[in-house]
Amino acid sequence: MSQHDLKLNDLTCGTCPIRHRAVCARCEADELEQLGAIKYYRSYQAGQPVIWSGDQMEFVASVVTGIATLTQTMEDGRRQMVGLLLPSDFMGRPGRANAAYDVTATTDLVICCFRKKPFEALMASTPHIGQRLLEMTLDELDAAREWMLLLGRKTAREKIASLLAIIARRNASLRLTEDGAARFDLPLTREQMADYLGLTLETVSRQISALKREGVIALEGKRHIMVPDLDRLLAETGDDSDGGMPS
Amino acid sequence: MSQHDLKLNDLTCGTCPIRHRAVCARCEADELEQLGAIKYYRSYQAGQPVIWSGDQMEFVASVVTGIATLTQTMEDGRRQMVGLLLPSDFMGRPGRANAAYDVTATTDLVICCFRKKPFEALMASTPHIGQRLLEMTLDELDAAREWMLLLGRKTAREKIASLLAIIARRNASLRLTEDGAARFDLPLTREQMADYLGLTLETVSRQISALKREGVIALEGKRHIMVPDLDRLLAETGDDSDGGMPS
DNA sequence: CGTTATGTTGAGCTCTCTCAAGCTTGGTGG
DNA sequence: CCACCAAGCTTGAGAGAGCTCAACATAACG
Repeated sequence: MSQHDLKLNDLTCGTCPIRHRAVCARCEADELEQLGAIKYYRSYQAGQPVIWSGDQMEFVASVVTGIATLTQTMEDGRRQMVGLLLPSDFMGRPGRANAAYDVTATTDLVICCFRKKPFEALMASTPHIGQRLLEMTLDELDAAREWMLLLGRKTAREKIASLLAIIARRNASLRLTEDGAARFDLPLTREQMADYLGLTLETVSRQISALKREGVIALEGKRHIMVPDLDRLLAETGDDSDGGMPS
Repeated sequence: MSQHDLKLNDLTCGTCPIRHRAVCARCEADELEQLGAIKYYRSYQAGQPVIWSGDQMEFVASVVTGIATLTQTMEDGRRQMVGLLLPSDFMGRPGRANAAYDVTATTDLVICCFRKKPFEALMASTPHIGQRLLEMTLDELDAAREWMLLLGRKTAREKIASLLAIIARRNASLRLTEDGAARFDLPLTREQMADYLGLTLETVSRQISALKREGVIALEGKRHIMVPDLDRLLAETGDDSDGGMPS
């Protein structure tokens, strides 16, 4: 624990791994200093809750390392993941007192918190923060809409392939070997994948087995995926083959 | 047509029905004047396309009157609605050259367009616009996430009930009669409802018939809905009975 | 009137869910 | 060191919700 705290205390904006992608990306040195005055780090172990829906939130935060999930739960227990927070993603909403979703650390997690009131004040006085937050929120909205297409119209197999493709695409530990193969770790359990995709965990398991049986992917252990041919995986997602033309 | 243009030309910010809810809500008189210099109105008839995904967009816009839909289409024709634009909602994204979704007018539609380049410049110089846009985008993100729960986890019956409840809640022409009954027009065809809910149009039709048969709703024509007991409808949505506590 | 767009209803099928059993892996305590 | 246990995962069998295909109904419109 003391060792852990030590690591937290080593963090500074100067060495921060998300310095240029997070909500503070556009900030100048003086603005960063103002942010620094209201920030503090927190860490959570894999599996721990960060906040429950309805709880009062006294902070907003950026994910520094690790992965967290946003989930909604219905009265009878049905659950749907509505967000996946990766390093540099923002959690919480300025101007809102209570959390709207359950937030859970799915891996060990470090977040950079800003006390909400002073953060809101800073947003009003330094446009760079609000500008960046708008940009990030628009990106999230686009991601949510792509996800809606997945939830509403894709088959179980397409859903699995899409999720694997998303993780492969934005996983930092992804390594492309010489021949176009990719390897990565799944950061989610089968149940979490099911909550993400609007499926049951059994269907997730069966579809993964099917993709494995057909050679689209290979498993090394339960959580490590090897994709021999990324194009073949992408062909299973149901998405356009040409990923949209550059603007 | 000339009569139509006449009506468009009558529009001014001073009499604009969405003046206090749209992206210009927070603007002062001088800011409004700057916006006014780069704005122009357009109108579309029900059913007409406003823009196709991938098209270059030379403007962003606010919906003034009428309803438009945002939809995504897969190669094989499967479609999913990802947004429903009501008066005051914003379309387009500053900083993006091409449209990401198909936009279609589902009723007669009037939008207030801002030329994109000057709008982006204005956003940089007048914080009020960006602030309001951030607020609206965060609201849309919340709506998208609630919609994800619907798409991923609700039954066909719950989906229909939820859609009716949403329309009932925010339809301006909603009238509550003395005894708690509500009446409103459906702005969508059965097929559009299906695209919204991730269902087929046949399933939509069947579920509406079922709700009618059981007295949860009554139809007056195909498009006019009467809800004798709103609470009964809400109970069918699967959502929390208490609509969340005020913060 | 025919024509077209929209909506309803039926019959059968399929994909995904539910329920259930069993497997693997890692950790814990005797 | 082994036995046990729990969490995560896989697989099977049967059921059911929603889809597909098809026929028909209704209404608006030329």
